Amino acid sequence: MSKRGRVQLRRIEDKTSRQVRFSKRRSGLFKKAFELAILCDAEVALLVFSAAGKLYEYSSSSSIEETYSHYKQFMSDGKDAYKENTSEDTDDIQNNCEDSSNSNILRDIAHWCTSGKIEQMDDTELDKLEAALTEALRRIESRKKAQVSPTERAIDLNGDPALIDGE
Amino acid sequence: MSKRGRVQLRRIEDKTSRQVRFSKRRSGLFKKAFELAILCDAEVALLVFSAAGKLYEYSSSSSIEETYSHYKQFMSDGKDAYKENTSEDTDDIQNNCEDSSNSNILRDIAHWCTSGKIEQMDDTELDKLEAALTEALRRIESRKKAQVSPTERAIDLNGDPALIDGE
DNA sequence: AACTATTCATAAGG
DNA sequence: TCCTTATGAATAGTT
Repeated sequence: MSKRGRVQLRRIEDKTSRQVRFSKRRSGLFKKAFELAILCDAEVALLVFSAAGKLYEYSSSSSIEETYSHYKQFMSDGKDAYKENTSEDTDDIQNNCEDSSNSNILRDIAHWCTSGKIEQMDDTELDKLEAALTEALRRIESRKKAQVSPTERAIDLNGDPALIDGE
Repeated sequence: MSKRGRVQLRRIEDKTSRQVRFSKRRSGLFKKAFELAILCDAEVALLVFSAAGKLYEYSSSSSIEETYSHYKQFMSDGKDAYKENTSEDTDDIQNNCEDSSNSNILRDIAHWCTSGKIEQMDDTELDKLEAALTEALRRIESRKKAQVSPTERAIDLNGDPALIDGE
């Protein structure tokens, strides 16, 4: 009876263990994907290749191809692919990034940040990114603060990181 | 204090409940997908559209497109899903694009955030950007937290651990 | 493959 | 939306 449950997030070196865990976790993953599609009325497509190259797939719609087409179209429409942030999910469908050149970088940032790439970065890059994002948020907060009330506006255009309160 | 946990597998009718469960389960699903990719050295691609049409994605390789290509090729080779492919290591293309694309987006974010563009955005875009950046930071924090195992920390630190969590 | 001890995910509720 | 907690699920290690 030793340590059960807890696991290091690192490639399992022992081939047999890896295969066994792959089977178990793959089952769990596909089950969860199925449940999400049913319970929440979502469109889900899942592709998994084992380390040995075996393919497993699930699609809640008629096919993987269909969901992939949906994805491609979504991307080419220039819609954002980041998480819900405002009250209704529905709100965000409408606002496309229309105007300035800001829209492209905005979309790229949003898309990149939610595509699993953060999880693939090394520690050095991660630190740099964190610093960049923190700086950007500080600027945003400064700007917002500056326009909140006319009487308080001159306070701080330069510093005060402030907080990121949600609502 | 009613029954917790237990759930029936059918579409949740209440819209608010459905959204809340979607958020939670989506987080869990993406986390599991990520863990499977890391632990078992699998190639995973996951696409999810919410009922409202919002897109969420994860791919363990450099892109969804790459895994989809892999899938198409697999299919056109006449292999059925679930069929074994004896070669042990299927990953190949995946590592070259990654570093460069990470560097590029990092550079773009850093440059853009400090070039006065934030001051030119309208309020709507500003809100969206803030949400995206906050989400990205949250992911970074999740990843950092996940790297340190509270009870046993000797083994890993190999670059990739984390979760896909979001909210 | 089946069995538990553990950890994890998450439904409700605040 | 964010937190907390009770409970069901998932699963790592063993047999």
